[in-house]
Amino acid sequence: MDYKDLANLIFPDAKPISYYEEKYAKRNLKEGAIVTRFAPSPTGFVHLGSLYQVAIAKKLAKQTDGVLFLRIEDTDQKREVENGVIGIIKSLEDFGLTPDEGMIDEVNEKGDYGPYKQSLRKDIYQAYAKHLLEQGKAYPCFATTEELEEMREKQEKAKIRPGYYGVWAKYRNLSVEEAAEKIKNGEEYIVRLKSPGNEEKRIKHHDLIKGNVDFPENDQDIVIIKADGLPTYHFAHAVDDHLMQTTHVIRGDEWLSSIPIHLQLFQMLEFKAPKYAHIAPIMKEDDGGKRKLSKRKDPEAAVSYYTDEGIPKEAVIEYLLNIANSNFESWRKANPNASLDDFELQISKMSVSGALFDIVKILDISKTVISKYTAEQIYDEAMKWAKVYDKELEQMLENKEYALKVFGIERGNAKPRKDISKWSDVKANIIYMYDDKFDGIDEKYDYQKVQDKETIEKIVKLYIEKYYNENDDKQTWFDKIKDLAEEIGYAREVKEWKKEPEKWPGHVGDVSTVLRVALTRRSNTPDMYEIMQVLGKDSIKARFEKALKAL
RNA sequence: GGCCCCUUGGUCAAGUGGUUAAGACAUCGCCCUUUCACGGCGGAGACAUGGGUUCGAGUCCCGUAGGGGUCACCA
Repeated sequence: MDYKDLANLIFPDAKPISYYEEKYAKRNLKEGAIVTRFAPSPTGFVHLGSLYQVAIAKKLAKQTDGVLFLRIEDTDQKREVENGVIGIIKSLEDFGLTPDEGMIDEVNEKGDYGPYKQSLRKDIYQAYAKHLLEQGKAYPCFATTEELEEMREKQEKAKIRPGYYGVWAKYRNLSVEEAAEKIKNGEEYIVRLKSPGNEEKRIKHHDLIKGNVDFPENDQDIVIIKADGLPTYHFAHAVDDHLMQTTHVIRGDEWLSSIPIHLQLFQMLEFKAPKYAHIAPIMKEDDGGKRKLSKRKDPEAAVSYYTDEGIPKEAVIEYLLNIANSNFESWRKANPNASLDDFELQISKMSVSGALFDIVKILDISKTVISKYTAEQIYDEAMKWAKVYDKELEQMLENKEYALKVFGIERGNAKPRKDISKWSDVKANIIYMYDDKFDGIDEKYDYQKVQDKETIEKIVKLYIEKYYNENDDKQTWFDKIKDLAEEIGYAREVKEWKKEPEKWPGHVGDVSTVLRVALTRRSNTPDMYEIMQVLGKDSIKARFEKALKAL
């Protein structure tokens, strides 16, 4: 009896690997095209860090006319979540990062290198495991969980390196006959790699981001096929990325320390190893220290947070590119209106250590992004968001013609307003432009500098009775407020007042603030002339009367 | 604990042995402005630490401290 017989006993039905090697055609891509992947577990949850990876992967694939595919790593059936795949695909779509091939919903996929769901590739992994068994590069291990635990305790007590290696690899040197005997007796087993590594020797690795690193060789006999017949991550990674012809593995740097295992696996399978880029995680400040953004503790770790808040996807991606390549910033400055697709990402410029997540910065980017939108775009996006998250806002926006006027205030000019950083800001920003909402809210009027009722009353009354004319153009309107200021003994010009402030009780700015507050109950609004144009005569009069009554 | 990686203003960061150590966000001040926002100008603010190497160190080497990652039949 030899290795071949043992392999046949373990995986009697597995096909020879030549079947798979021939089944998948070589990808027809131009020189230098990057084939990469996003390979999540189907938990439905997409972490900001994952989005970061995908954004980078997608960009690199696109830049090189390569391919990004989505592979679902569902080899841990305990972690299975219902509709997890859909959740991931939906999130990617929300951010404009739909992969070129791979799963497209829970069961369907596109692309010629599938299945793209690992649980459906069981026979493939077993074929390659069999191939290793045939060569004596892998072996069945009969150690029970208890046995392994006991071993670990012993190792820890003796302060030696824990694990299944060297003399501790109890079943490594079992004869083929002994192993076959146990299998025939129905003993449970898993398949381990017979590691040729030596802890004393070093293995060199050049990482696209981390640079040159070296590690001790792997000498652990890692599990490649689990008791349920499915592969471990390591084994699946080697087999899949070989067959799917991945050229670049872009993943979180928590994987960096698995490099010795992965390189060894590729070598033993006689596969060409892909290039690796290990991305530093996005961190969060915590008690003065840093830690990874946490799914449990930080709402902003979930990409759904950004859709919920109404932060536009371009803003999120732009922020991530900002972290990824520091030259992005100067590129953006030079090309303020260019599409993100035009930015060339350089993986070698990525930071080696993790950046602290900065919500203030992302909102700043978002503000700028939104400021470039047209009123129509703002309307569409705000409406889309409102339909899901804010019924009241949706109802406010139903009158599209009016809403467009409101969003059009001070928009489209050279220095657009930057007052909306997310769709969830919209309501608070425009609510005073809606008469029914304005009447419904029982807030106080705060007239800022002018506080005595008589003056306020005088300003408002004079304005409605004498100065206001809905047909005035902006200059006339403006001059009339100056006239009003003069009439009540205030300075016409702020500059003059500043020169001799003791000469007047206040200036035209104070007067218009009174009007502004009477009109909107706010001291900070966009251009008052435009607001008045949108509100219209009736509303303006009603508002001034209401303000007078409230005095 | 072993192994691996990292450390420049509050934050993101440029930096490849000689720089007045960029820039952005945040912050403060001034200007513009009838408010706010925008914009413009300016201020404050950093090479973790101790040794080396060198004419010269943020940059190279060693140590220390701090931070992060990883050590599963999870990915």
